[in-house]
Amino acid sequence: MIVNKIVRVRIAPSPTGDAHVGHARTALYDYLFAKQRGGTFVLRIDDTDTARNTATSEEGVYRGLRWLGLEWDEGPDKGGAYGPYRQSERLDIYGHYVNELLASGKAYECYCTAAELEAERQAQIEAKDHPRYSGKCCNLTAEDKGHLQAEGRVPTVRLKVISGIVGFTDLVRGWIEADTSLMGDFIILKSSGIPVYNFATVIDDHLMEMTHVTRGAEHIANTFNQLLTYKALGWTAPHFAHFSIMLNEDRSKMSKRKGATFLGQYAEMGYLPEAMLNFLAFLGWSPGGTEEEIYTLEQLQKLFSLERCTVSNAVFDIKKLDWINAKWIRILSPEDLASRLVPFLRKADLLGEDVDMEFLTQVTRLIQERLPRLDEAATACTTFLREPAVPVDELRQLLGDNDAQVCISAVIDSLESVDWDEAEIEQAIRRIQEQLGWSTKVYYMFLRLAVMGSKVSPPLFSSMAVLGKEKVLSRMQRTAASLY
RNA sequence: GGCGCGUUAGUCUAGUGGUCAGGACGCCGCCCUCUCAAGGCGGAAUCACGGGUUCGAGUCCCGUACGCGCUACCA
Repeated sequence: MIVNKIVRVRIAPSPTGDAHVGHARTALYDYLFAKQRGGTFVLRIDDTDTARNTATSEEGVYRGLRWLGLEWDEGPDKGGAYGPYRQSERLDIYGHYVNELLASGKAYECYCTAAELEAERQAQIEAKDHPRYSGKCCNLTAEDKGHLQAEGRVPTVRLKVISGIVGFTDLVRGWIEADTSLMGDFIILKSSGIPVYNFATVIDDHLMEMTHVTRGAEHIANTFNQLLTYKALGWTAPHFAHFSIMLNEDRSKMSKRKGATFLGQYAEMGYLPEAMLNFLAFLGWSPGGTEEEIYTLEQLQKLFSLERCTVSNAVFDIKKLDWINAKWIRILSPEDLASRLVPFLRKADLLGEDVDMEFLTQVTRLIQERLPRLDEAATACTTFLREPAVPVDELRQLLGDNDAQVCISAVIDSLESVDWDEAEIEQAIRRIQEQLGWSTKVYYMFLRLAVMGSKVSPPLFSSMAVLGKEKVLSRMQRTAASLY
């Protein structure tokens, strides 16, 4: 038991891709747990898979976590008392413990080749036996080893597995155990001299004084190996907690091949980090005792608890994300939202370098409550930022026998003398409708098409107010001209 | 195949032996309304299956099915 220690939790991604939403949720839970206990949140890069990791994806991990606002206290880029924080820079440390296990006879060198191991495994499967390493290199003499080395073989190191039951109390699932006799001695050091993840993680978690190892359920099976390693080293294992796994809509594990799985993709699609965080928090956890679903990181930090984490897999439902995103968009101040819209509008070529933020903010106020994602601002804002084409066909179809010229000149006449203010505009426009006697539906749809160029837009009076008298009148004149 | 973990509506979940099984997303309908949203109101839809235990089971036990994970010199 670890008592009276400052809580230390880590997120240990392998830099083999961009920041994945599954990792993001694990990171969120790790962060929430650490922070709510006044603990330390550590970022460690588990890059022992030299064949797959890349420098750019390490950057991607940083970017993703920071986008969500999950700032770590210690990590490769900011140091700390327990560094280095990249496993590839800790090789000598692992070597030291491998040697210690070798010296005490708890581990041994294995000279089997991959082909030999594979053949052994196949034979076991055919014999309907549980495939596991036979342990045949366990008692090699110095002479044997000499011969094998002369053949050019480079050994791996395996930990001797002692038969019996190993188990642990998972903080979200309760007691979990397994029979190690089914396991076989497993590799802790690859022939390349680089340790296997399962070994390195034990060394690091211990040396970095992690009190809680909280991670995805795909690591449950690894935990047994790690427990054996802790035991061999004479160390006390930390507490473990395993979260549910996130699934695609077809219930397969979220992978890089299906749909959007990287944080960066969601940012590009116009999801707010606040919304993503909020959504992820509820995918595998719930506060209980309340029906409120909108929370900030700070609020989640107070509410979170491992005990209330869900134990069954959760499907990533983008519809729900959309809903939360729309909620968050409406929570933002118009000024804040407007500035977040700028890159999206630039991308759509609706804005240049110089931006009239005051005007953009006014437009934002109008579209804010009908904007599900930031990337849709391009469509929603276009009529305010660019002269729309006159929708002649739609206008004609709508008008029928109504005389557009009469209507437009009446409206223009009236609007010309109006103080450009929403209430004034409304008054003038309503008055013309009474004079003309047009049906409400046709009248307003006609004006909408004439001024906004579309059947869908924010409310007419406020839109006109924001657009300005000059543009409104010229667009109406243009429409009248197009209708001849 | 073996081992592990799981299974409340299409999806996320509440629920810890006695509730009309609650909420949310989505879906459908109505209201509001100058369109679209937002908002309000209402509706359809759930305890995987089979055995136990118990006066009583979504809740406890066993089995089956299904899903997922692991079974690597990946993490």
